[in-house]
Amino acid sequence: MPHECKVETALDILVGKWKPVILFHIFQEEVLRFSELQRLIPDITKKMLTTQLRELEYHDIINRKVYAQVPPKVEYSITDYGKGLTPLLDSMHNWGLSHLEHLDQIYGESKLEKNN
Amino acid sequence: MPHECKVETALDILVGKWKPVILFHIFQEEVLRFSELQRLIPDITKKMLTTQLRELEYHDIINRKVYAQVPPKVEYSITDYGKGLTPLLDSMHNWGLSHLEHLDQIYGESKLEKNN
DNA sequence: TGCCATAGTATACAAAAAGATACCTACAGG
DNA sequence: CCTGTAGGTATCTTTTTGTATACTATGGCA
Repeated sequence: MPHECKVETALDILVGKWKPVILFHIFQEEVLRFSELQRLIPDITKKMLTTQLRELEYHDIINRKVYAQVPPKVEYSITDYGKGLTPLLDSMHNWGLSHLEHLDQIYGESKLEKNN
Repeated sequence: MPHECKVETALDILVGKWKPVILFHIFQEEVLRFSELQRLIPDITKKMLTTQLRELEYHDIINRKVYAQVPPKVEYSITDYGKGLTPLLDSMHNWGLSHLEHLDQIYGESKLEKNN
């Protein structure tokens, strides 16, 4: 890939079955605890939630704040740097939305059940 | 995912180990034969190339034109609709590029070898 | 007659990602 | 002293992706 194509880099940090949803919620709520994320995303396992959060943290997209308490309390929030993702996420969301319509046009309504 | 987040839809059509590279080449050359893609992307197997192309075709991003010849000749090109991806791909590329720099800043040069 | 080319399939296999389930810690409340 | 809690790990199995290799059809060419 002729050295200048970094689309994959962007893809890398967004890919992972749960990352978009996780980001969506943290962007929306500003700050969320581990357990709140679990509640908001009922089907995710702790393992998946942990690994996805760690990857986002590694990329400096989210912040992890641990309170020295028992039982533990950990809060996640978007970093200032992470907020720079907003335009990209918006573009992707918008393109995705119109693409669903396009698929609908060319293949018919049958595709709509796919993501509900 | 509260019904309005379609980031994943965009992700879906771009994900697959080879899709970005394939798109990159077809966007650049306008039209490419199967064998030319193979030559441009030496590590891809025929099977992968075929499946990725078929997925892109399903999403109306690329066009597949078969010539009734022997030996076969098949040309791939970006559809008009597919060209609408350009701004998104550009944004992703640009974000990816600056993200690599950011990672470099926070973790040091060691990350650069990752994508060369 | 046998060989080459192109654009694939078919089959088998390996590796990576995701899921299920059990377990851990250490304090607080009863 | 037993139990519950929050935020995880550890381990194992399943599913999804990707890789390797062999095979096919058809016609032109030597």
